[in-house]
Amino acid sequence: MTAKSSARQDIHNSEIPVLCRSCEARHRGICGAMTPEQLLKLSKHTRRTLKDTDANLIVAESKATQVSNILRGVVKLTKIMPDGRQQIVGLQFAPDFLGTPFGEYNNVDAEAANNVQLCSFPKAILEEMIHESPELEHKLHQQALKQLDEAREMMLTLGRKTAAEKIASFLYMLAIHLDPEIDHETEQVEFELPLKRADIADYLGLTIETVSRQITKLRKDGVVQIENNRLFKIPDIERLKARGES
Amino acid sequence: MTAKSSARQDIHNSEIPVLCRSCEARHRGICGAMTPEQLLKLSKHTRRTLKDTDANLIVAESKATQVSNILRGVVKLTKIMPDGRQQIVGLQFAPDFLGTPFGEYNNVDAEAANNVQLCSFPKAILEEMIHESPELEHKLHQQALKQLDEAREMMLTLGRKTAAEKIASFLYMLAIHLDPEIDHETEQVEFELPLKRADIADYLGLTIETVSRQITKLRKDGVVQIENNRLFKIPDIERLKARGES
DNA sequence: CGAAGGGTTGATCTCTGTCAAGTCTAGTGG
DNA sequence: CCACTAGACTTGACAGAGATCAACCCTTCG
Repeated sequence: MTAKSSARQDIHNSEIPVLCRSCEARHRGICGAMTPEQLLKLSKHTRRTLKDTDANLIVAESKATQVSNILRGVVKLTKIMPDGRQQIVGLQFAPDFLGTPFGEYNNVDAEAANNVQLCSFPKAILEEMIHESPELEHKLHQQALKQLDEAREMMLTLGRKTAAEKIASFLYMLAIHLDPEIDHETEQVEFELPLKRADIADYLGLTIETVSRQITKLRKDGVVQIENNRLFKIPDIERLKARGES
Repeated sequence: MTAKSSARQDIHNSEIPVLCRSCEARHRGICGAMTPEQLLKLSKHTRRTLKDTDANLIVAESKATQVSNILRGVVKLTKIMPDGRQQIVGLQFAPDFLGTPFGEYNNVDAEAANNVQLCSFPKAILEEMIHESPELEHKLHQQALKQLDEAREMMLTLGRKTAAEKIASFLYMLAIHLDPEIDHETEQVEFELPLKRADIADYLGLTIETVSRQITKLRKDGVVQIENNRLFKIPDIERLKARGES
């Protein structure tokens, strides 16, 4: 189906560009705040791209010209010190918005934690559309507030939790985000770890050795089961949650 | 001058409510995004209050009904774990906005770090006004983004810096925020510490003993001079900055 | 097969937390 | 006016959580 054919019909859903139809960003992301006309306009400037693990998506201090929706995968936002010490300051999951909506320069680096699919478009288009519909700014504002919340929760974790608690609450957070069918609390939760040990260390303010040791401890205590180093099964999610205190 | 008399005139500045005239929140805070009519409307619902050190301003999990501008002083935003471990997740300086603009419940505690003056009003009024003028939401959005930035900078500090670096970058941040005349880099910077040692510890993820020792070290190294435990003089701000790495 | 990347495990060290005692100041009451 | 107390802060001795250093395993890939 082409843009032309969808433009011809005026029935509710069909004005929406083909590519956007089944896109998560339209349901839970910022595109939900756009009119069909805006989506159509936007879709003329979007480009879908695939990025491999550790690919650079945004470079801090660079001029911010492109913004994106994350369609698949996990993106790490990082800060780095002159001597190389690194801290992951945010993890973003599909269908989050990725970019610096206002402000000229990016203030964090962003790279793909695993394989990532993006839907990118020029920042100028976004700003134009915000001007037209305040609802879009509201959506971005909401996401900023959510991220602020997460950042503050993370500050508690970084400042006050033990290594064991950090790992447990991190895995709990991942389980909530990544297991698609986690409504029925009773059932076993399972997910594939999108980060390598070094990333987890950079996220939790630890070393890879400490991360490894604490995960081993959780495994030996039966709180998690691990296959292939990356597939995590959690028989009792509440037990994992309890290990993270808070 | 009464509201009546100010309503009569239509010359530029005089429509602005008396109380707001010299208020910082109008210049650097969110009130700058309001029309004189909005200010007038808002001023009918505002209440100025003074709060002593450690007074509770916002209780987490409580329903958010009031929001405020901070007119004077410093506010700590804190998170606390069931066992009492505490982390300050944000410091807010006049004329910052304080409150949960959307979302029904507060998700942090807020208390006065020193003596604080607030200008408070019902959240409902704010929401009404946001509805009328998108510019106001933009202002709130901007502040959220700024706080997100600060939170992420703080995550790097908490996760990766040593105690010595934490203290130095904290003092540097305070100097930037609190010394009114810090344009001429060459001159001596000086400020009164708004936090007690216990607060600094809760902010930096340390203990009061470590905080004390590191401050003593900075004093012995001549990086800072201290009078009365609270008045800090910094002969060479760049030297302090360098101690915080980053 | 060899090399490289990711992960684990052990031995040791060190930074920061813990425990404890002591100083200094401001405020209170006799 | 001075002793007494409480809170904020400092300092010292010691201990422990997590970092560092080093060796090793496992899988993948050319």
